[in-house]
Amino acid sequence: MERREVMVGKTRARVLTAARELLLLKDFSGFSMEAVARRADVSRLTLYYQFKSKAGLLEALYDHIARRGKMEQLADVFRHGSDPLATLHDYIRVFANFWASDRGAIRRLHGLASIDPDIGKGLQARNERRRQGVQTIVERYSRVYPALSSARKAIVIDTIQMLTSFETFDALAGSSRNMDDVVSIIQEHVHHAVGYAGKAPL
Amino acid sequence: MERREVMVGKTRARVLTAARELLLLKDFSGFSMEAVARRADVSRLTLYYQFKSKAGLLEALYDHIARRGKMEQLADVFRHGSDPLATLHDYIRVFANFWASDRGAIRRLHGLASIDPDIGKGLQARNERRRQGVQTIVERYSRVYPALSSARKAIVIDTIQMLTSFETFDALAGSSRNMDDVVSIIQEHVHHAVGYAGKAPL
DNA sequence: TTGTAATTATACATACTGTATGATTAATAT
DNA sequence: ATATTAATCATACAGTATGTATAATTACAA
Repeated sequence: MERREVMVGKTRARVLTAARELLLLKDFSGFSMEAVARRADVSRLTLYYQFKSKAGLLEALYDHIARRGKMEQLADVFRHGSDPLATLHDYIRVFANFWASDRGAIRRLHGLASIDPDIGKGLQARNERRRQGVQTIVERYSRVYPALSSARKAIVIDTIQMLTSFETFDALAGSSRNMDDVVSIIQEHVHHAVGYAGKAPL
Repeated sequence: MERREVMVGKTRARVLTAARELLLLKDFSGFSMEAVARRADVSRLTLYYQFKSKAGLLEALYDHIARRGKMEQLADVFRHGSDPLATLHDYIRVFANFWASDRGAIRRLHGLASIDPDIGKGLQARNERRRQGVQTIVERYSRVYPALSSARKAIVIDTIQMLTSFETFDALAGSSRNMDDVVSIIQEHVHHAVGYAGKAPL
């Protein structure tokens, strides 16, 4: 089991690359199992064999994009036991980098997720994991700055979740705004979100 | 030309109601021209006659929802020449009411819009009109509070546009948060957005 | 060498979109 | 009252999509 796995990996990668390219075309109706197969120079049946269904293929594509967008960095953000506010800033930066890494494709995948429950399930799970991350940070934060009342905690978490979402990033990035600016706008607002509930943390 | 227009109006309303109901079903794949026609007790051909295409039907559905969501109120917000900050608050409330008026359907329509350019075009036009509204308010605001530098104006407009978007509302409303709370969270952040660029306006 | 995983070929059932052609019903105009 | 026209419907067709079934083929692995 070696050469074989490599071959399979290459086939899957070729398919996922083709799928991503077709996902970005203006005319999304051009995205079909048949078209992806043709572009990847693979039989349509191979797609079903490897990914089960269209939803399965798109799920795998999201994973693919997450890997390419360096989402592993997220683990490090939590490992370093630094200032919770710094953690929050790093957290925002990691996600902004991810969202920016393949904006068009992610936008389409999110659109599909809100329509097809099969695809939506995977994204929902991701969102819950994201929420857990936010919660962990806020928890640490409220230990250092106890002024954050527990009644406000839920609001703060939801607000940060919203501010670090793809949709927020996408709206702020617009057609040309540079990413560091977007990150600092988001950081500003997250800072405000945790700040207005208690004392100013800086 | 009277009785006839009434009949057509009734037919269209019945179709749009059926379309909205099917749009809300978990399994969105059940949404098809055929299914809508069946549910509205109308021939499939009538749908094409009345709405041209699937995209046309969904466009009309968005209009339908906008009417039901009392979006006409928006005009009044601008007519009253009151304090720009009050205008902003009213503006936020009108949109929150609209987003809340048919959250599930709007979520699906926005999902479809990010996939199908035919549908997306209509929503993009709406967003541009929404942006114009924000711009007008910010313009009025910066006349009263000149501390808002023109360099920041673009950022402020984009931020408000983001904060008043459906996606922001949807994220903050979550599964159960009461709407007045959502509105005041958004107002808080919009206030911060216009405030941090210049002097505090209140 | 034998078994097995991966890919492919062909075919089929089912469903949807959009269009064409023409019939039918009912309101409107003259 | 009759002719006209708008709205609806029936049938049919072309094109394309998904997903599954069956079986053949290729190439790696035990």
